[in-house]
Amino acid sequence: MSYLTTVESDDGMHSSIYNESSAADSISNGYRSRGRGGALKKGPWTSTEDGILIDYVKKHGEGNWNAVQKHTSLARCGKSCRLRWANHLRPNLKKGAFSEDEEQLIVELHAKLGNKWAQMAEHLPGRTDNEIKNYWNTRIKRRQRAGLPLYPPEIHVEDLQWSEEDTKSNIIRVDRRRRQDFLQFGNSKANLLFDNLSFAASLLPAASDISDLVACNMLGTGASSSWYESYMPPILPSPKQVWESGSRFPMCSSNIKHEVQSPEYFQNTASQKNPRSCSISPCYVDHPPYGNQHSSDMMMILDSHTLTDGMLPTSKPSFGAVKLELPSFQYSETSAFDQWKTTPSPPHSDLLDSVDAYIQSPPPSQIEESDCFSSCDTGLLDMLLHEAKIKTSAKHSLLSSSPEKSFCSTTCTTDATQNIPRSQIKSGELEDSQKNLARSEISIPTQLTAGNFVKTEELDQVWEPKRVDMTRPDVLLASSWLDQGCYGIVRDTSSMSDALALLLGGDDIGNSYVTVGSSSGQAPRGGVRSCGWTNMPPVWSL
DNA sequence: AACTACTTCAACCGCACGTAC
DNA sequence: CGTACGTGCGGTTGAAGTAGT
Repeated sequence: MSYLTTVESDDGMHSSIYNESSAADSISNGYRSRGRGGALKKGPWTSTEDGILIDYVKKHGEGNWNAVQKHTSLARCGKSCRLRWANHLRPNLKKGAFSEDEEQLIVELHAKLGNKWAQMAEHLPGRTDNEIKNYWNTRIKRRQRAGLPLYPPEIHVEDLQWSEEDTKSNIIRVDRRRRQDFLQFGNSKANLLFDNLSFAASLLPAASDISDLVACNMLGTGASSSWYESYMPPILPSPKQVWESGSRFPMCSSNIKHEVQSPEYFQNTASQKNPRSCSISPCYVDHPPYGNQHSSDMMMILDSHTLTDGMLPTSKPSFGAVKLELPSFQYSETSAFDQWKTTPSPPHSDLLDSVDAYIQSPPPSQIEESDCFSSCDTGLLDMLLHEAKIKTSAKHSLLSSSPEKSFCSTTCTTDATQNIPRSQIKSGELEDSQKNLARSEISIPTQLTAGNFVKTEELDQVWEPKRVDMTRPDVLLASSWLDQGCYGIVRDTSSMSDALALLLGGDDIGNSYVTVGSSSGQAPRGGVRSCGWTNMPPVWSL
């Protein structure tokens, strides 16, 4: 058992020392005993320690930080030495407040890179990632308090374009970067939809549960990224396949090599961290104020509504907390939305134009109140559906130009839509939205069309057979997925196969990717045949 | 002057990758 | 091939500093 001893240093500062007897436990604290019997000191560095470290680096150079403890009297772990050197002792460090230029650059870099502090630091000579990170975090809080947009109006989307160099340098490192992946993909123009919706959500005073809107929205966002694409029901290729394919993900402007989150991981996360959550369309959405939570948590938020069928969940994260986590360009702030609405939109892209056009368009009129649905601000569902439409259109156009199949966001997007608390949906909106979608020849899952809420919860609670036509292939598909769900158990593979066969329309499937609802009701193509149940990767085939 | 609330930032922590053995 | 180690990164924490009352 480790314990700390507080000592007063030669600087009069108080530091903590890990008692030697805690060496075994020190590993769990990120410290390893180096066998010299020395206790590892923690806390602020003293000038004496600084001197020792500087001296060591002069003699031996940077690196091999764990050797510092061996070769000097410094009782600091290698990590601590490296950090101290990098952040405070190395030459050419620029101290003091950030200049205006630096601040501007940080804002732009963050808009571009997200929370990639180290990468940002490369663009700011003399500044450390820690410094930038601290600056940014305080800036967020400050601007939040002031009700200001995170990104000034002058930061336009065109500023966020990836240069070729950026693109090359931003090959996503995988798995451990999944959180950052999300941030990275936040640069995708399509993901700007997220912002709009978040902004919209922040504007809706009667939206009783704004976090759900964001949650739904985040689902949609996730769906538009390869992040979402990285995890889909079993008809998808194995993570390895995707990774090794090195495929370009059409919704990303950069050439991103993205490893898929392992299903095992998702399964474990979903079942362990949040046993009650499971989803047909899992997406990873993190919100650090609650720790390293993943999709399951977001699903929990969504599920809470479905489960309670209009009743407010007992607990949910605040919207503010969620938006704090949001990366580049993904903060919901009223004033920002106002600006977005009022600022003439530069010709970023068709997608953005359509988004802007939508946002600037008047809300749907003649919304009738239903007994079943309580009041809600107008246009919300339409916005979500419109998002689905836009995404689907964008995806479709991209798919049509890409020889590679991609997992489409539609399922996830509509999932998000489906998960709007019923209390916040007006029947008129739903109908109008469906009509709009129908007019647009957008393929929407029949779950939505039928007003069904096909998603998972605790398996014994969430399913609502009274509203689900179990004979429909999509429902069968969903139910099969539910059956295996996060628990990795296929109860009835035949029903799944049948559902797939129906949904796929008997298309020959040579590609291992699936296009879900890609366009115009075309049957999705996927790896059903090429990737059968028996040769699935572990969880996917369970 | 004393207290409280808030802000800042150095350092810690956990995780993941690459590499050596 | 598996394990241990070294390293880097991003998120979080908590002590010190500052502002407000």
